[in-house]
Amino acid sequence: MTRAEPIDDFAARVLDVVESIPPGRVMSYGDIAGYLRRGPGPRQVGRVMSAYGGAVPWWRVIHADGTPAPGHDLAALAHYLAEGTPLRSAGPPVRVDMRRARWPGR
DNA sequence: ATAATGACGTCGG
DNA sequence: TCCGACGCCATTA
Repeated sequence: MTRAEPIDDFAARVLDVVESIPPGRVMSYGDIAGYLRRGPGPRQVGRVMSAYGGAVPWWRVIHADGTPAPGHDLAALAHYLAEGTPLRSAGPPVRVDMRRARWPGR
């Protein structure tokens, strides 16, 4: 067999971390890649989110500069307001205050 | 097999 | 602050 599973191990780990991020907190793609400490890198984390992000709180995964995922910034803002995520700008462009909102993992 | 692409990150201008 | 160039790496053309 060559690919019996719907998602690979790396993807499963990424999704697991994303679900562990508490409301009002966020992690960048690079943070997640670094937190796993193994795996191809931030770019591939983004690939996983693009493919399976719909199953997890994707709005808590954003760019290192605090800007949310492209194309979803508006929907993300609604979640931030509802969760009380610290914002540096309610945009546009929408920007999360990374200094306060970053979740170091655990 | 080579080139282009992408939900990235960092640096220089 | 905004924008472009690079480096990075799996996927797709």
